[in-house]
Amino acid sequence: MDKRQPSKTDTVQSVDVCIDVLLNVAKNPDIRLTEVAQNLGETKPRILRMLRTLERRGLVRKSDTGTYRLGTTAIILGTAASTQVDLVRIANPILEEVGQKANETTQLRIIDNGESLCIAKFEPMRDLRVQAMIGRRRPLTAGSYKVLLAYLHPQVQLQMIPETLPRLTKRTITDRGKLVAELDKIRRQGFCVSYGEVSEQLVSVSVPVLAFDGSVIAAVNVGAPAFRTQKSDVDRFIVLLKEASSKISARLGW
Amino acid sequence: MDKRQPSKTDTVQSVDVCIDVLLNVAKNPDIRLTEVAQNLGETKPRILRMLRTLERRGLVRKSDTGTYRLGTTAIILGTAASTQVDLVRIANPILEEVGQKANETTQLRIIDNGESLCIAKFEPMRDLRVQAMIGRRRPLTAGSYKVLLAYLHPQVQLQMIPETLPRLTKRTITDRGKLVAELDKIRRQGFCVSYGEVSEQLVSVSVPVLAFDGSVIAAVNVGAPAFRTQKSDVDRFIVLLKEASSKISARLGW
DNA sequence: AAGCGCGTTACGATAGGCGTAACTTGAAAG
DNA sequence: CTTTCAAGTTACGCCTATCGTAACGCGCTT
Repeated sequence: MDKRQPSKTDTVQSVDVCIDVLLNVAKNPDIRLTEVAQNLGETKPRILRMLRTLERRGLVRKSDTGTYRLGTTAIILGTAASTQVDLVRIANPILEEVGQKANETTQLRIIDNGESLCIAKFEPMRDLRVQAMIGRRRPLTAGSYKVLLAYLHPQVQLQMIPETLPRLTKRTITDRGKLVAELDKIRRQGFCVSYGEVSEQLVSVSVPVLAFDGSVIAAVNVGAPAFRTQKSDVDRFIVLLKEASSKISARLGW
Repeated sequence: MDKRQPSKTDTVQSVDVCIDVLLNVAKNPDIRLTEVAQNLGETKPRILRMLRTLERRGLVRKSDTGTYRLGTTAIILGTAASTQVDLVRIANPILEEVGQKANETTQLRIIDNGESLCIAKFEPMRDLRVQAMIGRRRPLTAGSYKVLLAYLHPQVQLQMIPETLPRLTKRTITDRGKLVAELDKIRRQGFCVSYGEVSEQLVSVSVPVLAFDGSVIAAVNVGAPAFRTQKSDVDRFIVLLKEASSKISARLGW
């Protein structure tokens, strides 16, 4: 068997697998039993039992064609969670405020599992806008999400930076040395602006959200199409985001 | 032990318990290990193992004081779920539209486990408004949510109506005969208006959302303070809700 | 100091639940 | 129309994951 970790018995494996199943269904709507089993490297009977259990509780729903989606109980959990996770609850109205003023898409991102993870967002009402999605992951090394990296202890920082940096566009930084230098600059100026590092033609501005001890717990971000974003806009975004960031820190009680 | 059902082994018990744990944390933010164990009638070690597993995966988060809340993974699941559950995805913008026009709170409710369950909502921007909450349950027999009952087969209907009807306010119907008569009326007129049956001083209007076969899969609802709601407003709400209902049915492909 | 209740650890016993193998069904291929 | 294949499902005996008991450490309260 593949025991990934020393695998102490202080954790329940079948629950672990069931979480894998849930996340798999979340990621692949209308997935079938066999696919889930394959994706997870588990047997079909096992996954069948899991899915049945989840279905009885409304966490997933089986369509009459035999495909699975998340169910209403998952909605309930998620709604409850957004009011229980302080960071998200507090950031949401602030993200909206910044988004309204900038008239562009805003996001709140944290470090999760060596990647940056979107946990809250706002999109303005306008035909062309950057698309954001809660749960979407991006590398920490590309785009303005680098701010999340910039304030870590140098050692941890290096640990978080993979050997080879993923190249998303031709502007993505792929040299470790250059990246570290860039992180230095970010730390000094307190924000990061990136032009087309993640997607061509997009400008992204991020500012760190600080905890009481100066550690970075999240980043607030504005993303906009490059063609309509002047230098002056970027400067405005930075100001807006800095305000937002300190407001969030304050409301968190720091 | 209490094996509620014949309890075949085609379902995984530990997963079932872990769902109980999740829902318990959802309902009681900042709950402690011992409380969860008590609520569920399980032993502490068992629940500890579950919570640890859930925590490692970000479904719950343990504060430094030892209390548990839902975590970021739950948010991700929930967001994904709202886009995967057709009914909710389609209803959301429509609920908002109705809510804007009525300038009052709107809800989408389904039957779940013998109760009515709110699975989507919209609240207008105004100081005084009815508070709605995704996940909140109400009896099927009180308020305008009765529409959910009105179109069921008489047999099933009677089965859903408990012996003694819970009294929420002095206007709540508590006589089974009267209730059945009321349901008849609702079926004939196609909507339900209730005055202060659930909460004093609140008016609630509901219209059923029909499936292709005429069965009711949900109800759309407007809730408003009685003092600012004239007869003419109620009539407007009914029209708005009927439009909304058929729009939802149509978008669901019926 | 003593007592209480919480979270946690250790460990041996047990039944929960796992995988193999076989069956059903329905669709695709020949 | 038969054959083949794969997906979903069921059955069941074995094994180990996981359960509960009991005990421990720790911080508060009395």
